[in-house]
Amino acid sequence: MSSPAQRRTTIKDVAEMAGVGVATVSRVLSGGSASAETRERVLDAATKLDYRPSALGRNLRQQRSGGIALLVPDITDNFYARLADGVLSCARSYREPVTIGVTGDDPEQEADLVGSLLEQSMDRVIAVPSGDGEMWAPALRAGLSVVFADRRVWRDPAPGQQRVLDEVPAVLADDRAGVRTAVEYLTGLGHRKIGFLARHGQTQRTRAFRTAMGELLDEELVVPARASRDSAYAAASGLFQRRPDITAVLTGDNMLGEAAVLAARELDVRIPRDLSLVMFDDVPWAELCSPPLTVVAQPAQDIGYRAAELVMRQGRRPKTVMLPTQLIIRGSCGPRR
Amino acid sequence: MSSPAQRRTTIKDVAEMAGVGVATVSRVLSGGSASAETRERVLDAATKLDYRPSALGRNLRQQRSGGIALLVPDITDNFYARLADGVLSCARSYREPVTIGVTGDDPEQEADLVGSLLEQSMDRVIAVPSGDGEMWAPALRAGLSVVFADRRVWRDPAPGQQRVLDEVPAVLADDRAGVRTAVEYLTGLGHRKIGFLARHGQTQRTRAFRTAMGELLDEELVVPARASRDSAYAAASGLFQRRPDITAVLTGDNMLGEAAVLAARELDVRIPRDLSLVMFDDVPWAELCSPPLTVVAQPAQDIGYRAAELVMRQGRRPKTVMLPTQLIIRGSCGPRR
DNA sequence: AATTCTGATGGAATCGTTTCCATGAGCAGT
DNA sequence: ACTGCTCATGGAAACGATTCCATCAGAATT
Repeated sequence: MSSPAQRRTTIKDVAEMAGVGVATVSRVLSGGSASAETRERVLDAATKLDYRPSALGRNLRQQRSGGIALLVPDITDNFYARLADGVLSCARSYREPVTIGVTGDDPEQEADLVGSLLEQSMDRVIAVPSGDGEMWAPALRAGLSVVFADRRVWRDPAPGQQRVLDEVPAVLADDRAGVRTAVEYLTGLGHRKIGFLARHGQTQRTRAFRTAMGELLDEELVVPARASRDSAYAAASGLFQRRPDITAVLTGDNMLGEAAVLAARELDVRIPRDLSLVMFDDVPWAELCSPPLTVVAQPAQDIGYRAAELVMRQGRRPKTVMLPTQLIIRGSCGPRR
Repeated sequence: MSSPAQRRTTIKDVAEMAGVGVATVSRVLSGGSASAETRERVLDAATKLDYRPSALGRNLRQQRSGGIALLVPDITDNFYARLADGVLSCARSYREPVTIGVTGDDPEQEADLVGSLLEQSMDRVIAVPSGDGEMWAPALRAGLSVVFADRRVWRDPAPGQQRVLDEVPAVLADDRAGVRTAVEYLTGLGHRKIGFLARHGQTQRTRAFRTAMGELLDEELVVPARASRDSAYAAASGLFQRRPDITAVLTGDNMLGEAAVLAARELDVRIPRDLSLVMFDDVPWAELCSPPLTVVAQPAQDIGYRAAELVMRQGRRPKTVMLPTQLIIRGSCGPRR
């Protein structure tokens, strides 16, 4: 039924054909020293046999499987998909495979995934963290090198752990500046009652919003949502009904933006006439909406790419990389009526 | 600098602690036969030492690394992201890691990726194939079990290879029915001059369109595009300018749908007044468009899930699985003016 | 000429698991 | 009591690479 399952050609075959020892073959192939003549004979035999070193053997010996693991909350979210694409594209240039896991923004699932990563002896992880310090500290101690992307862990009860987590490099979009720019743009248009829809875990953005609003802040206009479409819609719809006096809203991500557009349409709130909308993250459909959505664009692909670069350069661990956001003005904001 | 790098606990440690041989530990842990008393002692030691078998050792021994590889053209495309999500969710229940590669719809990159898969001794692949039979036959001969998703390979010059490729299971959306339903819907509204925007590689859908149109078919209204945003836009814009007499258009995927919406807006073609639009694939933003887009929905997540199920059940290889599509009528189609 | 040094080379150990095989104990059937 | 049978069990081989270490030849130094 199945194929005759031809035996793989191993390093031994190459050694035999070239008339040298396996050690020499290994050295030649991994750039060690060898005489020109030997090198040629080995290379010749290798190509002739179409030899490809088995990653399995290498991995076992080196006690670590190559490759990069990537943990994202939701791969169907365009932002994380672009982030993943960035990781993939950098990893490709290193010829490293990428294993992807989705956490659903759930610390428990995340812990579970990290566990199976360790089982696989993966030692390079890029994560959009959902869990807190308590969850990541053991992983670090287990020897894997982690880079955070898009978020970093914030809550951290035990004092000893803070240090180890500060050592974790992170690649972030400049949330603070992004939020500030958006808020300033809206206040510049005359808006005073500005809502903020944020997902749990978007601590940085929420904090930045509070700061940027200053004395205009109305705590009742800051509504949290869980990481699901339903929860996002409920948050948006609830806010619009509870406080029909708001004239502008900023959403912490594109799912909440989608929810806001839908809820506004449902409640017959016109954008931008009745409500100005700024959404975090410039997804392709932002331009297709009518009106096209004004957004705070994040370099999602770059975030992924840079994170992958960082996780590959194990040696020197640079500080956090902060990438700029950009306010892209389209048609979803108008002056306060 | 880095952690003290504590040695991993191995099966040997467990054997020692339980006072048995390593073979016995292995048997107990993988469900072999053992006396009740021994089993308990081993299990006890294993939990006490927090032992997790190293996937590396196992993989080398079994000559295959576990896990599933997934090859998609573009992970930022919502359709493939949902497909990937389905694979991920099935794989999780088997506790199998998933390695993702993007092919960019380029046979060369695809071949490259398959090569590195073999290097990793991956033997389970789910692929949205870009290359033809010549490219996949060697991979099959090398012993990996492949499941195609969304597409299957069609062109196949050598007669001997046809058979082996027919043996590859595939999980597909019912393109033919989907296209037929859409075309019937449009003709039912009175449309006669219907355009079709398709990407290269969407052979099945193109063929189905030709069949469904019957004698209404105008070959000039069938325009191919390459797999890029620019090419998609050029195709849509070109069609609309060249043939202002068309009253309806069907797009072969969501990127072309996006391009059609944009091009129509740019050329001041109103939807649905001047042009009715049906798009393949129900992406979330289809509902956000105005008017909301009428679409042929595909069960992307299911396709991925089923493909993963198939690739896990190595034994019996079922025939092709065909999943239904569904026409979701929203607001982008109107009667012919 | 004797010595030291350098660089190439191959044998063998090693990584952690699974699995083959031999051993021995216990038990039932004759 | 002897044979045959079924189990549980542990030792050891195997997987395929890397790398330590010893060896050896030839060149350079004394």
